[in-house]
Amino acid sequence: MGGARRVANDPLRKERILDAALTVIADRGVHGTTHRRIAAEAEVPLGSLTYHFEGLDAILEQAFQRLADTMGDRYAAALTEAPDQDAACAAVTDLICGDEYATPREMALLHEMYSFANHNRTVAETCRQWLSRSHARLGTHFSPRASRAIDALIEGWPMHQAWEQQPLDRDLVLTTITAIAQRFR
Amino acid sequence: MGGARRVANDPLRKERILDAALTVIADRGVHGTTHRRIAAEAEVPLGSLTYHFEGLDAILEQAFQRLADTMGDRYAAALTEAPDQDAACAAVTDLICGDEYATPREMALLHEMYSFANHNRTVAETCRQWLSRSHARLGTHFSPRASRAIDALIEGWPMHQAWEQQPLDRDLVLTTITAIAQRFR
Amino acid sequence: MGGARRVANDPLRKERILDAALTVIADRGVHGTTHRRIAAEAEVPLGSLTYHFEGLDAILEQAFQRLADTMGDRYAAALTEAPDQDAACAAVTDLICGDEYATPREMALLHEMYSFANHNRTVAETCRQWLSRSHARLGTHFSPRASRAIDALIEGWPMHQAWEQQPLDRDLVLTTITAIAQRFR
Amino acid sequence: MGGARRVANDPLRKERILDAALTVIADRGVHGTTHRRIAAEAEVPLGSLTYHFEGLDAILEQAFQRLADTMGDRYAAALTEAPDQDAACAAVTDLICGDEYATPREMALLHEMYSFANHNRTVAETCRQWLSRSHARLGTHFSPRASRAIDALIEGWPMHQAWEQQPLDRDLVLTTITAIAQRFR
DNA sequence: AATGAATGAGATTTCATTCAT
DNA sequence: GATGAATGAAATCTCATTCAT
Repeated sequence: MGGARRVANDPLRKERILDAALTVIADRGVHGTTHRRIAAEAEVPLGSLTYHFEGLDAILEQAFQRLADTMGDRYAAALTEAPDQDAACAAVTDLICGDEYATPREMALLHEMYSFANHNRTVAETCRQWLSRSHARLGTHFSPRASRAIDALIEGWPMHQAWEQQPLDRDLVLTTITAIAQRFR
Repeated sequence: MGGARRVANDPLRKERILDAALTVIADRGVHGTTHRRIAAEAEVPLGSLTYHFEGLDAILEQAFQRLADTMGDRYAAALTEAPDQDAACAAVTDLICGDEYATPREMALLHEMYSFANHNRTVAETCRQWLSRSHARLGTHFSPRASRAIDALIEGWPMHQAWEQQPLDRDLVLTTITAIAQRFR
Repeated sequence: MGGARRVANDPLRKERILDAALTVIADRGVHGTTHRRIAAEAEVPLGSLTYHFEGLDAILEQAFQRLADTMGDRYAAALTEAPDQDAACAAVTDLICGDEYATPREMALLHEMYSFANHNRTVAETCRQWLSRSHARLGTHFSPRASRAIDALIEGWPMHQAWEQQPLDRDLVLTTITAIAQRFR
Repeated sequence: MGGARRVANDPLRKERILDAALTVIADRGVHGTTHRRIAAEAEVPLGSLTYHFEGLDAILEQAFQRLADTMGDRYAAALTEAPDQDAACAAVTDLICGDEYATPREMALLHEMYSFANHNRTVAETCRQWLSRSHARLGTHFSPRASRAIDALIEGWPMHQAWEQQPLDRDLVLTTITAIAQRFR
């Protein structure tokens, strides 16, 4: 597979493995994720996985951490740029509706992360950190109570949408967010 | 006399296996669910699983269907009894906050079902049916747009809450639901 | 290996595996004993080992138990038949010198058992039982103190001999045993 | 001037590795002895082992050689000092009973050496040399036949004792040795 | 001279599934 | 109809050894 790339120092090797792991998880689910499939996807030899990581759990833990970091950064960037609350409402709406936040791949990965977190303390902590980071970011634009309600919508709407046949109605989302922001001003 | 020695034929055996499967899934996740563990949990012989079910996937599919049916019934019952919209708002609030809808065990099972559904058509269909059933039930009390927003909250709030340390603020939930119901009257 | 012997009930399978394990241990040492080699020697499929035994340690434990039982029986039989102390001295001499007690294969296995026992409680207990059984058997012919000294000789002489180039001097052994028996009459 | 940067060249590194190897063998057995565990015990980098030694077998061979040398020196010293046969009998008794000859750690190592020697020519030769060296040393105090019987006791008594719960009876040992010495004067 | 990242071979183990009874 | 002994495929993981640096 990929032929004899005996490189003494491949500093990106770990990252490459984690990205490959996320791809396999998205494609086959945690229950279908194996050392072999990750190694094939990353084009590294099988032994490389156990050299760099304690075990499969360690790979999953770090892969989900990487996912949370990446998505958290994007999320933070979107909200940080908003100058006022109206802009923040629009930004949240984009997060919920837009493909850049909630690609099908990432929605699938989130589902996998949430379900795996119920059986792994480290990933549970990753979830908790990610959610609290999101929450803190909302707090710069919305009241605490509004933030909590909006949190739930950011969580639930894309998830719910993943099973719908038709696209999400952007206007409906924006109106809902705005109504909540004003109700708990 | 023609054979058919139907010895204490344990007509509930299939149900017992499916319930055991849900317990194992809740405890270990789909990725940790095996024939052997289900058989041990159900206290039936190993061969019984492959006798009654095509394979492990079939068990998972029927177990999740059973979960969706059970939760859907409870959900429907809660909303059907509401005489007017105010009562419906209160009922939805109970669904979101109450332990009877969102026990930790069932939240974990929902996460497992959603993530598994991304890799199994039958379970994906089970999810879709369950969500559309919920949606239809909301439609008897709320406008179509309000229903869609409330759907998202029912989905997202308990999920979000599962990672919080503190209990959910019932008043906040009720106020949010009511605000949405009125905004999209 | 040995072609498709799908037998539903092979009651001697466990014994066959244990005998094969002893052969592999004698040939390659505990450190060279693997599932695969045992399976090949026993002509059973690899999965059969883990079906019948918890793990490699369990196989080793039961194999050494089997060794101790077998050798103990032979040992007991040799001493039981002796009518008086002179005959008992001769019997002990035979045990030490004779090939039937101390074949090279069994000496090697004893060494393996003793060294493995230092790292495994179950096998340590097997050693202890075997030695106390031997000791009890000597007690029917010799005084307690004589028994203890003879024990040491039974243990040490064949071991020492295993590294010698020349055969053991039967007369020397008999004279030594007799001298001890009389000294501690 | 001219290279040869012999930076703090750790001339004791090989010895440190061999001592670490013996510790690992005593703790885990030959079957549990690996490069990594030896390196960790010796607190040297992994590559150091394969730099200084041909392979794992070479490490084991030299470690056992070191054990035989160390124990042989102690053994020789004990017997050399004895002025007459009575003193020699006492010295042999000390060897058998005393902790300085037969610490549990060293008994375990001897068992490991004997069992490994059955599968490694170099270690077999080490065993043979050690035994003949011991034998020669006894020959300065005892007749050839007495030496051979005493050899067996030196071998067997501590081994047997390793599995007993109660301490060894020094008087019994001394009386036995003396009786043999006189019988084969 | 010395290191440790890297890897291939193989070890243990798990497990869905088959099938004789 | 029902069982569980049995097995092959594949999973995770260990490790001696190599080799670029």
